[in-house]
Amino acid sequence: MTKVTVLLVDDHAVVREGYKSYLSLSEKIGEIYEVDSGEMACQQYMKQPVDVVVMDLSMPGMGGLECIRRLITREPQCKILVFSIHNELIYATRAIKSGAKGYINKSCLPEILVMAVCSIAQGQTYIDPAMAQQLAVNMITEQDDEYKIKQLSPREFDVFCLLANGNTPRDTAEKLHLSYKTVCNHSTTTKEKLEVKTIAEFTLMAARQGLIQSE
Amino acid sequence: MTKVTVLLVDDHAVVREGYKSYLSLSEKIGEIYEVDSGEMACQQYMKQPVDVVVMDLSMPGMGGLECIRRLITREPQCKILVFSIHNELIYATRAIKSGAKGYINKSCLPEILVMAVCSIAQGQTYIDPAMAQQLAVNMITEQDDEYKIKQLSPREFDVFCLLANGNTPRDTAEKLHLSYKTVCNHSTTTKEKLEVKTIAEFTLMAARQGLIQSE
DNA sequence: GCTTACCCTAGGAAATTTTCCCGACCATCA
DNA sequence: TGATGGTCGGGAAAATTTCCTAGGGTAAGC
Repeated sequence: MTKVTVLLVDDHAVVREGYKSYLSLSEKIGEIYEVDSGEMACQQYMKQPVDVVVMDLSMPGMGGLECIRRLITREPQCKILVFSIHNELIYATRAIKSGAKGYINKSCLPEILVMAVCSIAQGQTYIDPAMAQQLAVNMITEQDDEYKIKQLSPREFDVFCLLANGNTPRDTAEKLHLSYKTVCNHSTTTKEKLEVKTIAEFTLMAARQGLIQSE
Repeated sequence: MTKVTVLLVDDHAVVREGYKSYLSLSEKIGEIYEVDSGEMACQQYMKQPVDVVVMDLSMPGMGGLECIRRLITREPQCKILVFSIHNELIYATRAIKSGAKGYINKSCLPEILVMAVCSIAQGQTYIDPAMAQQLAVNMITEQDDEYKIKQLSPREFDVFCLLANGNTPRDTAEKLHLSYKTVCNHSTTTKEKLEVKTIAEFTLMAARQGLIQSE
């Protein structure tokens, strides 16, 4: 059996250094390449495909999620293991939806990292067990939010975004060149579709879906 | 000149591994201790004080900020360098307010880490230069938010939190065992104090200050 | 070409919420 | 013992929001 080749993608050199220490503990791991951005990851993978791409999510530039999507689109056989500091479900959910084959937390033991890499190299998947369980539960509401927002008409969505970002209905009407009453009506139908009672809940949902402008 | 002793605090072993590789590049660095939590950091420092504590912010349990506060309270001469993956200002702001002597990003070069550690060991401070500049600007509005929220009376704060988390005024009144009118009145005075017009803005401010429950 | 459906728009009336002003109670503090 | 500030709520007025209605546009299907 040939050794597993790996491409490390993380913008923090210090962290890549740690990865390498871990991976080099196993004789199953072969050549290790490394890059510091999503853009470089795509280029490097084209030039020199590897068995498993080990990737951090939060990177400047295109970011981990976008990078996963691009890699998967261009190279569908590409196997990506996300190695993230976040144990919030939202990150795992998005990574997997984007096409990652595995998700583990940086607090894992060296053996886990090696095992996950090897599993994925063989075409299996590996999700942090504790997270997998939570995922099953929260996936429902998460997808639910996303699904509900997709049910909004374009205009309702406009109104939703502006209200969620703290605009008054009057400001919103002005910005969209609408009557104040129209905004109120859209707001009402939007509340129904999203099954919420307050505009503060618009903000909460929008925040979870990354629709908040500032900060 | 004696070598600088260091205590590494990070819940991710893989990252500590990276720190050590970096620090061991310099002959100025002496003994390196490591722990994986804020709780352990306090204990370890009491037992064996070091010149510089290098700390991650996001850790389970008490977390980095709380750990900084405790260390500084008990051992005012303690010098802490925050080594964080976040380059958002809010983290640096909080760390410094809590008593950290330095803040650098994990994407820095090995030399920068070593330099920061050595500077701080000598009683100086070291803030990532790009961040220091931004800090000066954004400190104003950031502090402003925090300052404004502190102006709220206890009851106003209760109302603020519940409304920000998506409760209707009626629900809020029920949960706090208050009259609906009282909640409205608190809401109004709170809007004045926070200088906002909508409850969605409560949510935005609360989110920035980490006062949102769910997710 | 007609029906159906859905969206966008907005007005009027009614319901509801929110503001504003008020008074009362209670604690703290000078 | 006043003064201050927080808490709590009522009443009236203002504002917002809902609900209903309705015209116009567009797209799909028969």
